[in-house]
Amino acid sequence: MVRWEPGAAERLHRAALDLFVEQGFAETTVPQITARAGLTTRTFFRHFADKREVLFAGEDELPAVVARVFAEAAPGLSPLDVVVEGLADVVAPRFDGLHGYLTTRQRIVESDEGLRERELRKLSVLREAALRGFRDRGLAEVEAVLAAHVSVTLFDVSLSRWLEEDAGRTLAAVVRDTGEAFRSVTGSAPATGTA
Amino acid sequence: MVRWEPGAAERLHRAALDLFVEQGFAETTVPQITARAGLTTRTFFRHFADKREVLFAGEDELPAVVARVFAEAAPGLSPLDVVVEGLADVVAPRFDGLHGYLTTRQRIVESDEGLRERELRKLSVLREAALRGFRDRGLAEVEAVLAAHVSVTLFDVSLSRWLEEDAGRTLAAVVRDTGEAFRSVTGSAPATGTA
DNA sequence: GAGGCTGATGACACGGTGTGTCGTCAAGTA
DNA sequence: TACTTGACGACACACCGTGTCATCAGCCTC
Repeated sequence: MVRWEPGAAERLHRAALDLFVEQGFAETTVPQITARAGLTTRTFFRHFADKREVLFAGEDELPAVVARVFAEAAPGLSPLDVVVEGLADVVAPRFDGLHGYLTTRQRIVESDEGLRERELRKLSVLREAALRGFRDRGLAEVEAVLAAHVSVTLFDVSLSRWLEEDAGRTLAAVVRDTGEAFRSVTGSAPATGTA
Repeated sequence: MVRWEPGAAERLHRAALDLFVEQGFAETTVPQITARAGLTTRTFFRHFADKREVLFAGEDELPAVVARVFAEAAPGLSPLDVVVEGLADVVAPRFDGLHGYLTTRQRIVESDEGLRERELRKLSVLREAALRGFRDRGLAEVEAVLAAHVSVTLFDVSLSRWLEEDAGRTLAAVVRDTGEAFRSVTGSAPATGTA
C-alpha cells in the first residue's frame, strides 16, 4: 500500500489554479490549497518557493531555450534578425499547444500586483540569458544590453498579442508581425535574413 | 507641548535606510526600524504599504513627469526622438543631484530579489504612462506598445550606466549616448531632431 | 530476508508581515 | 466651550514562510 498518493506537486498545482480561478489569488490561502490537495501546508513550500511560484512552475527551462536560440543563430544575422527568427523558430513552438492554459493563467496574473511583479522578474531572467548570448556574439556591452531588452520586449509583446487573439495565428506569426512593427516604429532597416 | 515629534515618515525612511545599509534588507525587521524611529510597528504601515516601499517613496510623481515629456514634445519628432529628447531634457535633470543617494539605493535593491521585482513593477508603471503618450500622438496600438517598451529600456539602461560611472557626465549625456547605441544596434535611421 | 539508507511527508513551533479596530489626545474650527 | 479631525498607540489576529525532528514506504545491499 502506498503511503501517499503520487504526484504531490501536480495535485498542488491543480488545486491552486482551481482556487485562484474560483475565488481569486489573494483570497486563496496556502492551507486551502493543501487541504484540497490532501497535503499539509509545510509540504506546499517544499514544492513551491512561495504562493506565487505556482503560476510560474516549469519556466525554469526557458533560459536554456534562449541559449539554444543563440547557439543556432546564423553568424551573419543582425541582432534584430537573431531575435525575431529565434523567437519564431525555437521559442514560439513551445507555446503553441498552451493557448488555453496560458490565457487563464494570464488572467490570474493580471489580477494581482504581486504576480505581475514576479512575472516581470521572470522576464528579466530571460533578459540576462539573452544578454549573455549577445555578448558571446561579440556585441559591445551597451549594445548587448539594449539588444537583450529588445528581445524580451518582442517576446513579451508578441505573447500578449497572441493571447488576446481568440485563436487562428501561431505565436511565430505574431512574433514576425511584431518584429515588423518594431522595425517600423524605430525606423530600422528591413530584415536581412535568409528570406 | 507636542504629543509626537514631527516628520514620522522621514524618520522612518532614514532609520530604514540606515539599517538596510548596516545589516541588509532581509535581515532588517519592521520593528527594528520603528524602534529606531521612536514609533510603533503599526505606524510604519500607515506610511508605507510594505517594507519594500520605503525604497520607492517619492516615485509616484514620475508618471506625471512622463506625461509632461509628451506634452512638451514637438509634433514632428519620430518616436525615438521623443524619447531621447524627453528623457534628456525633462526627466534626467530631476536626477542630477541624487547620484550619491541613488547609488546606495541601487546597491540595496540589487541585493534582494523582492526589491528587484518591485523596481521592475515601478518601471512598468512608467511604461504605461509612456504608452498613453504614444497613443495620444496617434501611433497604432502595437507601435505605441513597442515605443513605450523602448522608452523604459532607454531610461533604465541609461540610469544604470550613469550610476555605474563615478561622476563626470550628466544623466542627460548618458541618455543621448544610449540613444545612439540603440540606433546602432537596431539599424535605425539617425536622429531627425532639431540638432 | 534482514538490515540500512533515502526521500517524501507529517507534525509542531516560531518569527515576521500586514491588517482591523478601538482608544487617546493635540490642534484646528466655530 | 464644544465639536471635529488626524496621527499615533495598543492589541488582537490571520497568514506567510522556515527550521527541525519524527515517521515510514521503497530500494539497495549483502
